[in-house]
Amino acid sequence: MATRDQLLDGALHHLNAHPATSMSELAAAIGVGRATLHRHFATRADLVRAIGERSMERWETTQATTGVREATVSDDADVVRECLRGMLAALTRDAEDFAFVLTDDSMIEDAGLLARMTALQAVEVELMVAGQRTGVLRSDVPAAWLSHLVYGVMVSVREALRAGDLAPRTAADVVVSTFLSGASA
Amino acid sequence: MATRDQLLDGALHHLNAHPATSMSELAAAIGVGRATLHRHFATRADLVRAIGERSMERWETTQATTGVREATVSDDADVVRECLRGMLAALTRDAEDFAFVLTDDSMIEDAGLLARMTALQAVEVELMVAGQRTGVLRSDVPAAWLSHLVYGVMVSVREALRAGDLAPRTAADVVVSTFLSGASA
DNA sequence: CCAGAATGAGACACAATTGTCTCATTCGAT
DNA sequence: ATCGAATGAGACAATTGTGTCTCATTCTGG
Repeated sequence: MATRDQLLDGALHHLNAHPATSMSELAAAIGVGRATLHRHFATRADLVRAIGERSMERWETTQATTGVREATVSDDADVVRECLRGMLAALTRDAEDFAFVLTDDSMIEDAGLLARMTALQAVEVELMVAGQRTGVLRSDVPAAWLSHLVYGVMVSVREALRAGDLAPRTAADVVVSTFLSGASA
Repeated sequence: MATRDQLLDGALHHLNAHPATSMSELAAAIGVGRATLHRHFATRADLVRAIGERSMERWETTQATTGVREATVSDDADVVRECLRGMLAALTRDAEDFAFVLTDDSMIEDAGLLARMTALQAVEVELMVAGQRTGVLRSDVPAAWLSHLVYGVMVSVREALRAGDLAPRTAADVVVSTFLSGASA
């Protein structure tokens, strides 16, 4: 018997690779019958919205538990740096969620989800601004670009984990280091 | 009268934001009638394949003109560094193409396109290996991770350009610098 | 073991999309 | 201006996917 969370996990995983897949294929990939999937989620849109809401909640939790709002108004470089590290590590663990809400275009069709996402993104940009202000992050590129870069790096994580090119146990460290220091030696 | 390339450009742009869109909406977004779109491309799959083939060709051209194959067997750090810079700059200009072929899951359903993409990716990983061997790139992360990172950064470019957070004229410089040096000050 | 809940398979109605085609209009070249 | 090519709008058939429901089977907890 599949729990709701197991259904959402399976759907998230499959939709990240096959965004336009049918409910039949999705159910098969999760390992349940299509009727079962429909019993938990009345429509395809309901399922996608449920995934989005759960992922958005994880993103909100990440921002709350890593002290992002506090860091945005801090002038202490160490506070900002630790917050960045913590946030990137947490997002790495939730890479599938983060990448999903930022790549699935039905997110922007739900006013509630769109508002939440817009707010989360705005806070993230503010954190980049704080990083630039405190000298933690480079100031020669737009702060908004750095926020997009977080997204791009999380998409890279999702793909690398899927391909087995990153070990889940060390992923966070690799990602934080790569984001901050780049690819050069 | 729309040329074939104009149709492909318009479709690529719209599909990058709305991967599951209908042919009706796609035609409207491009600014042509659906019948016209069908006259140029018999089926939706044909259209997507045509986009994929054109984008794959651009990727192949990028690898050829930036000396990627030569750099993979070079022991000269300067050769490798210049090749990396050139390739990243070229991919930045083609960010929409690059991001498309690596996010649209129908690409892996065409044996020819899949083979081309696999080969291109393998060469890219070899370039990362050459970067590590010559001391241009860091060796404490998997070479394959660095290749995924290129992809992720290109997805960031696509989004930042779409959002107006990066100027097309300076994008290449920002991207090369961000990839190599990271986000820290 | 038993009973109720949950499930998967299958069937069916409905909706959306795709593919096909016609025709009046527009476009582009001469 | 003329003519052939190209186009968009609209209609229709076919296909695919979605939503709904039934029923036999399986699962779970007491």
